[in-house]
Amino acid sequence: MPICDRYGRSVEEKWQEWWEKSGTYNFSESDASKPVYSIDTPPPFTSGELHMGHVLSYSYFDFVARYKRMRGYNVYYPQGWDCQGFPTEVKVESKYGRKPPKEFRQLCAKWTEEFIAKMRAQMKALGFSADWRYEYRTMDPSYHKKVQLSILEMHKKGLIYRSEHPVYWCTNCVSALAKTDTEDVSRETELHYVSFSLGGKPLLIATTRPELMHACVAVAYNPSDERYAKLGETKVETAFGKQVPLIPDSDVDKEFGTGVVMVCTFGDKQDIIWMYKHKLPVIRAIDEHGRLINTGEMGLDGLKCGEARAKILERLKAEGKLVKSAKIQQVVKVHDRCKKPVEFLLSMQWFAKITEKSEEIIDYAKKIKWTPSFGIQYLIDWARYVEWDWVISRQRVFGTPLPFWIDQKTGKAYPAEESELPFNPDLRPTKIGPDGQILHAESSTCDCWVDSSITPLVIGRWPEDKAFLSRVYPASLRPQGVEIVRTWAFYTIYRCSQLTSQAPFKEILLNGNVLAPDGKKMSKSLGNIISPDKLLTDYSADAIRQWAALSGAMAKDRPFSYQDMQYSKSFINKVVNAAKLVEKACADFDGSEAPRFSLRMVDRWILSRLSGIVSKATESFEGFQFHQAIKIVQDFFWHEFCDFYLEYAKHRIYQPEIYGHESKRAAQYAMRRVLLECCQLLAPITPHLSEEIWQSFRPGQSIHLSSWPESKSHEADPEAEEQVEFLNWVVSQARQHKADRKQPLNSEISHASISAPFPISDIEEEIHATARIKVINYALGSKSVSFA
RNA sequence: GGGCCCGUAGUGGAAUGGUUAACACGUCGCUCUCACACAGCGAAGAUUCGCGGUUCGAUCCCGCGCGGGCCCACCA
Repeated sequence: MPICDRYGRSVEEKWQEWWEKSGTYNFSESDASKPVYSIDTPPPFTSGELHMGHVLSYSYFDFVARYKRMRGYNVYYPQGWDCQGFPTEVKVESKYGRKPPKEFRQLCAKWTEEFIAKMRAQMKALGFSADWRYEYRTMDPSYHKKVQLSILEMHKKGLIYRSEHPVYWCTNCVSALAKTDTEDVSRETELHYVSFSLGGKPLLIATTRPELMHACVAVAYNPSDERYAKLGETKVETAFGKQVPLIPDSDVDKEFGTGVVMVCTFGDKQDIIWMYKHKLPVIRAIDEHGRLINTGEMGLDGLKCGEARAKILERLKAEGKLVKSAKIQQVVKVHDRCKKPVEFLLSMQWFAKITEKSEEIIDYAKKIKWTPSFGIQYLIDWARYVEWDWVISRQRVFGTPLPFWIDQKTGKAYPAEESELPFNPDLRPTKIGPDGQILHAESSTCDCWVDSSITPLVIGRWPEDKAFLSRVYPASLRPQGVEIVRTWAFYTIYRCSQLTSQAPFKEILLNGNVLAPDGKKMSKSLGNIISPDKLLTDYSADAIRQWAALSGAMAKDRPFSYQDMQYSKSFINKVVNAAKLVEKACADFDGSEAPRFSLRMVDRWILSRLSGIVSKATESFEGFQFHQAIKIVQDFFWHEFCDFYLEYAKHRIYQPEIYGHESKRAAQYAMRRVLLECCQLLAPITPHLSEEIWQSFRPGQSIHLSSWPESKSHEADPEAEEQVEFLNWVVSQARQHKADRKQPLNSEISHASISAPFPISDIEEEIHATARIKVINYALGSKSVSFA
């Protein structure tokens, strides 16, 4: 099969079909002879399209998978899909409107399947070598079952509990949120100075949320604040005449406002901290829709916060208790999906204990090898900062049902039986409890991180297939984005270690984000999004993959670079053309012969260089330094093999009758070997290109199942490197000489005086034939050359 | 406020305690030489952010400063 004339998508598609048909990337469950390398790949959220971040990240671990396969590992590389999530609900609702839960879930699932199909096609088009027989989807009943089982296990261990607790709450979406569902927005607001009363004298407090005053349960000051430290009073009367304790607390900022703060339940996080610290009573200030409740005599129940605030300010003003109002900049948390401010609400939710496990989680994280090593710091910082347990329940529809039965009369929860899994309230909304009472299926669903934090176990067929599990778990590698260390990595380490007493993976490889070419984040609003599909058409998958490899240091954001793409495309073109030369040159050569010919100095040189390149590239792959690996091979291939070696070989190939048939064989042997071994070194990164060339020499055998090249130390040849470096220099000088005189490169130089610190008899032929120098005057001495 | 990362030719970016600091894109010449003009050959372009320190020697190690970026926390 001759090498393609022009490399492009049709070549790539040809090989993608061939690989699929041949089962090239199949994991073997029965083969015990090879060590297993298992990859806990990230299941992308099923948004319908891969973005460049996916492309970068998925390329990275595809490089690893392919490299390990060639290193003789039995690579287990499943690919899953993270299906359930708020964005899907939003999209489906906007398309179909509100529907009953059961029907809505079905619509979400159908929608998601379409998206998966699109994304899977993109992954295949990019040449990712997943074994699709092991595909999983978090929305499948079988996946639900494992999630629910893991929840029940953790419940048995006392790690999961149901409790009334303040949670981040979106009054717009009417659901509990995790902290990671929120983001910060800076805005301008008014700070109001309100007069409270302390033993008959006014005490000024400052607040941005006077509408919560009815939930004020204390007033706090900093004990080191001289203005208030010696007050001696313990009770304060609020502007509405309620007696509350006056408490000292060092968290109070002396500089802000008046240095005195009213503590409410629950204006913000600090209020909750104080509430717990000082064991303050709880007054529910607002309901789940963001309307005031429990305002008592104030009569403001049912009003939205904004309306209530206006009314209260009016009232305070009338009573002369509003001293002043000032504009300030404020950072508020908003729900990342709907951008509405987040409230704290006391709510019955399910929790997983993490605060008391944080050090244990860190210990497990330390058993994992992090690349880059500083990545673990993100997890440690996060784990040590965790203040509350993880709210694992969401008031959502398209999600994994929490496997519990609730007695609505007593509020008691009963875990589902294992035989009831997958637990599905659609199929069985109620049952009779142990005491004959009616139990209702819990209607909350799991936070999607609950689903994704057991991927290493799910792909390991936990818990039923212990033999399989022990082969692939802990996973050899967890690749993921650096921005989800505190979620995906953190929760996975936590959950899996609690369930198995083992860290879930041996190594973790972190990647950064792809920025737009201008260095900004890619976003729809900026219109700077780059679509992988477009790049695929314009440049090819292997060019995109080279861009990913070139994108450099790990866990660092990188602007997208069209220059790298262009260079990658040119490199592919170069390789194809060089391969065509070698293919033609080796038409009469059986490559399997041993190198029994007498190699010329230039052959020894290129093989010596090759052995160095193989060892450097191998080292780079071992350390996940793909930019280094690709660069080393590219530079060698282009600037040593193509620019010099192939030029040195041409006269021997084309004119064996002059230069000798043995010499031709030696050149054929060397060029073929360098070409094929370079293709192998490139195979993890440019799998299609490498396969195209490899199979033109070895039809029917995939390069991806070939053994990684060995660095042959006996071929290291300092003498050849020294002499040929000199030769290269002489040739460059000759080229420069011709360029200066505007002569074509194939013009002849009649005479050259050359001196070298060694005899040049072994490279003289190349000086004649490649530099086209007719007569050489040689003298032993320091390096020099002149032409006449 | 805390943690982390970074500052190298016009641009993007490697590498290194020690001779002229890669490579690519871009620029400027020359060449369509039988693999390749998606090319070849050549040229120009860098006080490796600043200041100190360690060292025989620093772009690299340390400190400070200046300037970017990411994550986290955050004041009622």
